[in-house]
Amino acid sequence: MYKPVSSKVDFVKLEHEQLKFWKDGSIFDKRRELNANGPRWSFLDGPITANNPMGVHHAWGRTLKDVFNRYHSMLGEKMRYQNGFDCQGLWVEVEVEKELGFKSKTDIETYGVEKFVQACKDRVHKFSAIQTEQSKRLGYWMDWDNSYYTMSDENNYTIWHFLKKCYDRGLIYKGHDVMPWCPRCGSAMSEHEIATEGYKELTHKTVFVKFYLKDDPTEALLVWTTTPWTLAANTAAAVNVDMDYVKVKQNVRRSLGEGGDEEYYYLAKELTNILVGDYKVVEELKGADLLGLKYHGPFDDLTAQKDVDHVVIAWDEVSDSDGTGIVHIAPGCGKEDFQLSKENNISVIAPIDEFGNYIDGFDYLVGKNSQEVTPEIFENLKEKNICYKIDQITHRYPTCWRHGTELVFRLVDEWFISMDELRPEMMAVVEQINWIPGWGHDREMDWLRNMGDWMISKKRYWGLSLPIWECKECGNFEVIGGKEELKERSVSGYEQFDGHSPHKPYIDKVGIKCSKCGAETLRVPDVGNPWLDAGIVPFSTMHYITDHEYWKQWFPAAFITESLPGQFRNWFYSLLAMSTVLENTAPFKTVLGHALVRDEYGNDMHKSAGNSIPFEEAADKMGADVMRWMYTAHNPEHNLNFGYGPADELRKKLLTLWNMYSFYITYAEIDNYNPTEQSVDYKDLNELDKWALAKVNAFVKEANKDYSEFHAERLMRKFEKLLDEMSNWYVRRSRRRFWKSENDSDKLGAYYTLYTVLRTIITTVAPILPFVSEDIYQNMVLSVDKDAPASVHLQDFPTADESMIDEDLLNKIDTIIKAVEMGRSARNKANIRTRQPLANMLFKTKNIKEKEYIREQADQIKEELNIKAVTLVDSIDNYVSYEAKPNFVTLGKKVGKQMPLIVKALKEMDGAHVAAQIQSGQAISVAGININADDIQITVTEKEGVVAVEDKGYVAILDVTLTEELKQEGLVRDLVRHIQTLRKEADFNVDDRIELNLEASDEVMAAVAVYREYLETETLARLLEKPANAYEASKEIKVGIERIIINIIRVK
RNA sequence: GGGCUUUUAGCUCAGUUGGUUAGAGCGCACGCCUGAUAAGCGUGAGGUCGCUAGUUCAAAUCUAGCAAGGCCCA
Repeated sequence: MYKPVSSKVDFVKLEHEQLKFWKDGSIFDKRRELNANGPRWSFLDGPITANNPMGVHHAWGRTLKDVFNRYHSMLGEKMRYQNGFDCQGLWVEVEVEKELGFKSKTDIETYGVEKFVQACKDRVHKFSAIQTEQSKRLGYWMDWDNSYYTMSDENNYTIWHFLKKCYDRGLIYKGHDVMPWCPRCGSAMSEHEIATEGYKELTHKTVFVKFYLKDDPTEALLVWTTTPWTLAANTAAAVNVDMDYVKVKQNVRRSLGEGGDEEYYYLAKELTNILVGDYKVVEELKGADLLGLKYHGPFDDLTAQKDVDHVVIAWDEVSDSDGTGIVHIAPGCGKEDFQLSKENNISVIAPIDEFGNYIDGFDYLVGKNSQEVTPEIFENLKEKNICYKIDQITHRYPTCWRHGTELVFRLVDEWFISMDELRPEMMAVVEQINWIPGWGHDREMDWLRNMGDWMISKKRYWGLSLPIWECKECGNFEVIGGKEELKERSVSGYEQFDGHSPHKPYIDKVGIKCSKCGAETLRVPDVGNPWLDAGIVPFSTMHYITDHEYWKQWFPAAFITESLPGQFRNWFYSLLAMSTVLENTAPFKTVLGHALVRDEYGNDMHKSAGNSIPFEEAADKMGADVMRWMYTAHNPEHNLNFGYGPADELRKKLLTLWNMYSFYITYAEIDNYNPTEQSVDYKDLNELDKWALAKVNAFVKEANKDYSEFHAERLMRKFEKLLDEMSNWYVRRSRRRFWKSENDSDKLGAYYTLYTVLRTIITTVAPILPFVSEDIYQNMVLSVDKDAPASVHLQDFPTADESMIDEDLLNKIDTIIKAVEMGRSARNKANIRTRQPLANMLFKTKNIKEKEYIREQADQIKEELNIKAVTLVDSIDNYVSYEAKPNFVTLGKKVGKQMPLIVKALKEMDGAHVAAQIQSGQAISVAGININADDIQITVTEKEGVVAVEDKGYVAILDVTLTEELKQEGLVRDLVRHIQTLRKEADFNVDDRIELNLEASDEVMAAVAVYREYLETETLARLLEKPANAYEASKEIKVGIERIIINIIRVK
C-alpha cells in the first residue's frame, strides 16, 4: 500500500525526484488550469540582471516571491507567473568588454557597435537561461517560457511612450552636469559606481596660488587646490561669510632677487600656519567683508577666460580645516562648483574633452592631458609670479573601478526629467502603498524630498535608445513616442533600421525633419538609464499600449518584493515616477523588502574572501527546502546570516517532520490503515487527538493570516513550535496506541488523527517546503486516496475548522504538559532517573478548573513521569512559603495610583493566610480596599531541602521514598531496557518473539518473579526456567550493585 | 549635517496594545529514553534589555538626549 519510508532520508535526492515529477506530470500547468477562472492576483516580478549566474542572495527574494505566489495559487487565484530579466546597461557592457579584452570605448568602436550590441544580447540570453535553470532548482514556479526581457521591443517602446508623455508635459530638458568621468572609459561614472569600490588613498601635488585683487595689485587672495589643471577654468573664489579671516603682510622674496617688496594676503585666521616665513596680521575681518572683491584669474591669458569676471562669492561649506579658507571655484570641473555657478550666476568653463585633454580655447594647453599637465601648470604659475607654494596631500580620491584611472570631473550635456513638478504627485502615490517594513515608506519619502532631476542619459552603447531627436540647426529637440510615430516622421534611413530592435547602431540611421526649422535631424547618441527599463514593467509586461484591456485587468500589481538597500532610489523610485506620469497612481499595492545575505558569521560574502556560497553548492549540500526554510524563517528587514551551520539546525527540524511521517507510514502499513475507508468521527476521538486537531487548526488559521499579510517569518515560528508539540507530545503520547495488537476504535482514532495532522501540515507549509511536502504527499496521501489531487500543490489551501479550536482543551493539555515538565524538573533535582518508579507526586494548580484537568488526565502524567499516583493538594504549607502579590494587569487598571499601597500592604500580610482565602475564592480587604480573588496572585517558593518545584503558581512535590516494591520494579525496568538493547544489537526484528534466560542473584530473581508478566510483555519474551542449549545473544550487565547475565534466542 | 535603522543570554534572534518571574534556537553543564528519531529527549546555568534623564501607580516597550554600528542623502 505505502512505499516504505526510511528514517534516513536524502533530501537533495528527494528534491530532484520531485522536480522530475512536476515536469513529467505538468503539475504547474495543471495548477494554472485549475485557477483559470479564479479571481486575479497580480504579482509583478522585479527583473533580475541577466549578467551572471544567480547567487544565494537572489535566492532569498525569489523564495519569497515563490512562497506568496504558491499560497495565492492554492487559494485558486489566477496569476501571470511572469519572470523578468534585466538586460540593458553598463553592467552587461562591462562583462562583455572583459570577455573581449577591451580597455576603452575606442576598442568598442573599432570592434563595431553592431557586433558589440549583439554580444551584449548574447550574454543576456546565456545567463537568463542559466538563471532559469537555477530558479527551477530552487523550486520557483514560473511560466519560464514567457519571461520578459527589458531589452524587448515592447519594453523599449513603452519607455518611449513614457518619455513622450514627459516631453508633452515639458519635463524633458537637456542640461549640463559635472560628472565624475573616466578618461579611459570616455564615460561618466555614476555615484554608485564610485561609492562601492572607487575610492583609493592617493598622493597629489597641491598648490597655493595668489589671486591678485583688481583694485590693489599688492593684495592677493591665497587659494589652495589639489587639482592644478582646474585652475585654467577658475571663475570664482568662495569664502564662508561667518568665518574669521585675516589680512597679513609679508615681504616677498622674488626669484629674480628684486626682494623687499611688501605684499598683503587674505586667508582664514585659523590657517595662517600655511604661510611661509614671517608675517604680520594687519587686519582681522569676516568672510562677508571679502564678498564681491574682483581679482585677476590665474589664467586670464587664455582665450577661454577672455570675458570672465572673477569674483569672490559666499559658500557656507567653506571651512578652515584645510587649505586657506578661500576656495578655488571652477564650475566646469566640480559638482558643487557647478551648483554654485548656477546660484551666483558666474561663468562656467569646461576645459577638457572626453579623454581628459584640454579643448580649443586653452591655447598653449590644447591637447595636453589634465592628468599629465601638473608640472607645466606649476611652471606657468611661477612664471606669472602667482605661485605661493607647492605642497602635497594624501587623500581618498575617486578612481575608475575598471581601469584604476583617477577620475576627473567634467561638464557634460545630459538629458534630464525635471522632477520638481512630479515630486508632490509621487509623494501622494507613496501614501497608497502598503510598505513592509513600515519604515520603507519613510525612506522612500525622504528620497523623494531630496531627489534631484533624473538624469536619464548615458554615453554608452548597450541600452535603451533615448527617443530624442535634436536639431543641430536650430537646437530644437523632439521626443518620439513609439515605433509607428518614428516611421511616420522619418525622412531617411528607416529602411536601414526596419526589422531591427530599437538599439544602436541601426536606430541611429533614422532621420526625421525638425518641426521647427525643417532640417533633417538625428537621434542623440546616448542610451538610457537602466532603471527606466525596470520601472516601465508594470506597463510594458502587461501590454499597456498593445492590449490595454489586458493591462486594466492586471494593473496595479498586488505585490512586489525586492531587496531593500538601493531600491528606494532605484526600482521603487523608477516604478513610482513612471506610474505617476502615466496614470498618477501606485503601480503596486504592497511591497515587501528584504535585506542582504551575509555569511553565517555576519560578514559580507565575497568571492575573494572565500566565504561566498554559490547557489548550486548550497542547493546540493543543504537542499532547496532547507534554503527556503532559512529564507522564510528570517525577519526580512534584517540581514540574513546564511551558511551550513544554520542550515544544519533547520535540517534537524525538517527531520522531525520526516520522522513523524516515517513513523506513521511504518505502522499504517503494518495495520493496512486507509484513512479514506476508516475515517473516524470527531466526537469519537480521544482528548489527545482533539488536542492535536485543535493545535493544527489554530495553526492553519494563523497561517492564512500570516501568508496573506506577507509575514512568512511569523508563520515559521509557529510551525517550529507545532512540530515540536506534535512530535514530542502527540506522537510520543500516542505511540502505544499504534503498536498495540487490537485494531480498536482508539487505534483508528490515532491513525486518523495523525494522518490528518500530517496532511494538514504539509499542505499548509507546501508553499515554503514544496519538495518534502510533495514527497510525503505522494506516498502518504496518494497511496490511499485515489480521489486526491495529483500533487500537494494542486490542493486548495486549508481553512481552519474553528469548532475544533477548543480553547478549554488547549488549556487542559497545556496544564498536563506543565505538570509533566515540573515533574521532570523535580526528578532532575532529586537526581532520580525516570526508570525508577516513585509512589507519589503532590501537585498544586493555579485554580480549581485546572485541578479538574489534572484529575482527569492523571494517567498521562503518571505514565510520563513513572509515578504511581498524582495527588492534588491545596495546602502545601510544609513545602513552600507564600507571597501574595497583586495581579498587576487586572488590578492596575482598576486602582491606578493606589497600587503601591496595595503592594506594600500585601507584603505585610500573612501569605499563607491570604492564599487560603484566595483559594476559596473570597474577596479580601487590603489597605481598606476590597479586592477580588482574581486580582491577587500567590507566588510560592519551595523551602530548603524539599524536592519541590515551583513555577508561575504551580507546585510539584515528589515523594522520593523508595519502598522495596518500587526498587524491585525499577530494577525490572532496567532489566527490560537492557534486554531491548540486546535485541537491537542482535538485529532481531521488533516483533520477533524470544526465549529469555537470566543468570542473577536471588534478589533479582525475586523482583523478576513479581513483575514477570510485565517483563515478558515488554520484551516479547518467554522466561525460561532453566537454561536452553544455545543462545543467539548474551550479555552481562550491571544494575546498581547487581550483576546479571542475559541470554536470548528467537523463537522460530 | 539630515533621514531611516540597529543595540535584549557566549552567538543568532523573538518580545503584539506599557503590567512587576523578559523568551526561543544554537553553544555550554548535567541527565534521560532505548519499539519514530543519538541526525533523539529532558533539566539547568546564563540577561543591571547600549547609556542618561523624563512621563507613569508601573517602562525592554512611550518621550527626549547621548554613545556605538549599518544603509541612504547632502
